Amino acid sequence: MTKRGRPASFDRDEALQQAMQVFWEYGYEGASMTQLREAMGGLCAPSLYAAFGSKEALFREAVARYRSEESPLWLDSLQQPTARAAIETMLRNAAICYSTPGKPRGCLIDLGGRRGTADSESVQAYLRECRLDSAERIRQRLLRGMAEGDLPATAPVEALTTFYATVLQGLSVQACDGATREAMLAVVDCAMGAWQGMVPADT
Amino acid sequence: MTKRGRPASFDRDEALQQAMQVFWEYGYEGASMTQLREAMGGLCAPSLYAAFGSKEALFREAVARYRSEESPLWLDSLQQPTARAAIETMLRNAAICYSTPGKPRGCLIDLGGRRGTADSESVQAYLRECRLDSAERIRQRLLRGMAEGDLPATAPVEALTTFYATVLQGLSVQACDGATREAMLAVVDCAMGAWQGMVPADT
DNA sequence: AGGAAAATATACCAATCGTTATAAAAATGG
DNA sequence: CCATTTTTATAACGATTGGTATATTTTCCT
Repeated sequence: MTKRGRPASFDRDEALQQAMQVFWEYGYEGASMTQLREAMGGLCAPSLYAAFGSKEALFREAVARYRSEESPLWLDSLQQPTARAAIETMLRNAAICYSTPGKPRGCLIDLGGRRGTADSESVQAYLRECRLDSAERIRQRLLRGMAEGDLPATAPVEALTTFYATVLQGLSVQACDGATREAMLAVVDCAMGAWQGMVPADT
Repeated sequence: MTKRGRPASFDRDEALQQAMQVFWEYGYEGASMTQLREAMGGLCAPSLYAAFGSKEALFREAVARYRSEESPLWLDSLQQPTARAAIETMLRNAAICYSTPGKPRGCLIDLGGRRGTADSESVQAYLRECRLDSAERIRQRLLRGMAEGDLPATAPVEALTTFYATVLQGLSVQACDGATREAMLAVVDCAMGAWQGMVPADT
């Protein structure tokens, strides 16, 4: 009952990893199937389509992998004991991840595609959903802080959510434009300075 | 000594205006020449190339027009009497402009292209320069405030510059993702809350 | 009217896009 | 050893990309 037929010449998981890297660096429309195939171990087109279905399906899998492997590097920081520490650690780790040598600068989801041809609308919508999901995780963390008492009940949760999501996305642009890690960490300090302004009762 | 030859069937300035609109909505790579030509009054391909040279040249002109007609709507806010008022007014007007009905949401320069094919590298570099120029204008305004005394000499100018540039770019993403004007204005309030944290001596 | 000039229209270019049809190659089962 | 199964290789698909060559208008100047 072993597997029949000619054995595959590539490892699906590793190929997906490489595809993620290419999408991360060039975006959805910017990455061509030829370029992807070369990075995925030089597999031929039919093999790629048999394994992943289409460019969009491949991209969605690549994004899923990104979310499960890369984005936790900063999003998991939300599990810090207090809401304030959670947000600050998240931003700090994002600044660090966005400027890691050997990896594309910035976030795949933030930079992978925003404007594009009309036929890539579904991809843009998918990426937007991912971004909204990150914001939602921020929001949930703030609410948790409120429930646990480390965030005053009067804190403007919605505004803080959108604000820190804005900073997070802005950091991707900054990283993409070449901002140094130190400059981005300074941005995080500024952003956390806003905490006192918006949450005055928080000592 | 009047002009010889067949008169042009389109107004160059108006055609450029329409091209800017298309680039603004779809980005550099997302906008096709066919789509551009249709929006520019249906002029034929040779006329377009005779008038603008190439897609990249057209894009650069469109961005130039954007910078001279649209971006002043918020960047001119930097002429407010104090540095703080300047930054706040800029962000506020950006939030408003980015959510103006009938216009594409967000900033052409921020969203027009960031990742892409290798052959559009020069365009990406151009847009990055534009973004860095906006940051530089913020920086200059902070320095002016310092010279005029409304910003303490101890204020971290570089950090503030990058921070507010980050927020400005993040707002473009938020606008593109459908954030309401009110939500973005709340983000501006948060961002200005950081001012006290970073510039404590500023009353 | 006739010629020069400038913009138009039509058709086409090679290249690349994502995708697939066809067929050869490499494995196992009988 | 043949048949079945699965993957590979090669080639091509139609569509679209940015960009042009050719030729036809439409105008002004003489």
